[in-house]
Amino acid sequence: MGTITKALNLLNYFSETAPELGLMEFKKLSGQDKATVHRHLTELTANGFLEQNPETRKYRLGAAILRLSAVRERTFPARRIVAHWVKELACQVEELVHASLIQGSRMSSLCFHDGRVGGTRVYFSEADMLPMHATASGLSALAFGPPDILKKVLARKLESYTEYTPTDPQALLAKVEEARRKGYAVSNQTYEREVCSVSAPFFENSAKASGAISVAIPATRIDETKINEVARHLWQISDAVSDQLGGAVPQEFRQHMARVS
Amino acid sequence: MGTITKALNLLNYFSETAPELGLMEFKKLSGQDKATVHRHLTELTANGFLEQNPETRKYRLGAAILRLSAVRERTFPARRIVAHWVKELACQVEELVHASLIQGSRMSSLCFHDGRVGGTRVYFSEADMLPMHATASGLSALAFGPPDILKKVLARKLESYTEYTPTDPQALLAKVEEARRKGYAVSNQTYEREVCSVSAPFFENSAKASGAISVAIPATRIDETKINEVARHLWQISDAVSDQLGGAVPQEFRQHMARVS
DNA sequence: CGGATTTGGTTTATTATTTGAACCATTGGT
DNA sequence: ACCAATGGTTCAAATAATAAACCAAATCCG
Repeated sequence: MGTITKALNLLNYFSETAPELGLMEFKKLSGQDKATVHRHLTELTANGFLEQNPETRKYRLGAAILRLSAVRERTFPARRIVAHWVKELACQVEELVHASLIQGSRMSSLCFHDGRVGGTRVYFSEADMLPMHATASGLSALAFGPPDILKKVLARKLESYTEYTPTDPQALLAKVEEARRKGYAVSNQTYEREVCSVSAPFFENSAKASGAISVAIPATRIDETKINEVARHLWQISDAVSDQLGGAVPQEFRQHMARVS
Repeated sequence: MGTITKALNLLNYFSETAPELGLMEFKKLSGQDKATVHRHLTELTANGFLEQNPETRKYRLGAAILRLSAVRERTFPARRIVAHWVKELACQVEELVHASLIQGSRMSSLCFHDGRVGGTRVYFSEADMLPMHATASGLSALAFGPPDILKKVLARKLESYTEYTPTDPQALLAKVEEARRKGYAVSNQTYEREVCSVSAPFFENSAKASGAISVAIPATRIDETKINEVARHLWQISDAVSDQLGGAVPQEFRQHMARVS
């Protein structure tokens, strides 16, 4: 692993629940030497990617990121495009819909919209990363994304979030296979209790998925009919999103869609 | 300069007018070896900070930045806070107002708002970086920010944007001194022709400015009275912003404000 | 209190990674 | 068919990253 990767990985430890981290926390999280981490932190700080709270001496994400994010959105408005379809779908199915991108061996949220007006709602944080093996988005990514990701995920220990989380590699593989066969992935309370998700991948430029769109539904509201309905919607959206991002749903995937319509 | 800095600097070459860059462009811009640049680019790509257009092989900013930006805004909403005041000021003075942060030896835009309803408007791009010596924001930063920045800026050649740009170190120093004395900075068509800006710094935690707020006005609409009026508004906003960002306007700066009110 | 622990930070020789000149492959132009 | 330009790769040489030991300050705790 190169120096740049090590340094950039430090940034990934930030999340909505961990907005400020100290030197020792980084050391523990990354497993690297204190001096190394410190050098990386100071260099990231010098470039505006981090800021240091002068009182606590903890580090938080810096302002340089804001500008880069603005440039990216202005010149390649993937988020805006996806957000439009996510919102449309959310209003159609009246549930929480979110889009995520494959990033390393986790899913990074791109946007979300809650189409639910009343009753039970699913919580969702745009700022946290999702594990592959425990979420529908992740299963879509594993099933239709670059194959080396599946290897990477299987190589590590599968963390358990609920009693339904597939922690056995065989069980995970079975789920991935099922997603490939059906053309959509389902996760039933594998990440958060009472939450069931249905997901389909989208394609940016290669024949391998670059992200996924998911519908998260309280487990009480879900059944086979609903899943099928949602899956059909997801395919439509997946097609539209892939197209607008300059990609296309690959032929092999299109067969799934054909079977239903 | 460390490897991390070199790599992160590559990201700074992106702007609204240069959203995709090729290997050779990076090489020219950074002055580094092609192999080095290439290694950095691939490592940044592997971490999601860049994406490569598979057709043109050019690089663009990646999606990892979006998540980080979301985390930062959710947990430390500086932009949102500043944006509120920028908007308020823009509506009060009915001109274009923008806030920028010191980043290295340039100013990085944080947000802007155009309070102008009709007539001539000033163009502003949130995604580009501003030079220190040719903008009012920059002068504020040089006058009230960390002193080493002034040294850095003076060490390099001062690029000329219009015939009014101070390209002579002495001329620049005089302008900085003037800003220190008055408590606000004025740039009269030094960056863009026909555009005159007035600016005041804000303070995040140290006694040194971390950014500045500027009002950009078409040169035809400006005179001494207007400048004074705008400056008074700027001081108020600067005070509010500094406070809400957890900082405070230092005592020495407060004297400027006292002289008028 | 006072000693022990934790944290942030620095220094150093050792080590390993980064570097850059030269090289190859592909594309586009003439 | 040639040349120029671009993206990308290789490998010895040089530089920069590393990790153990060390320091200072803050905090914990009996």
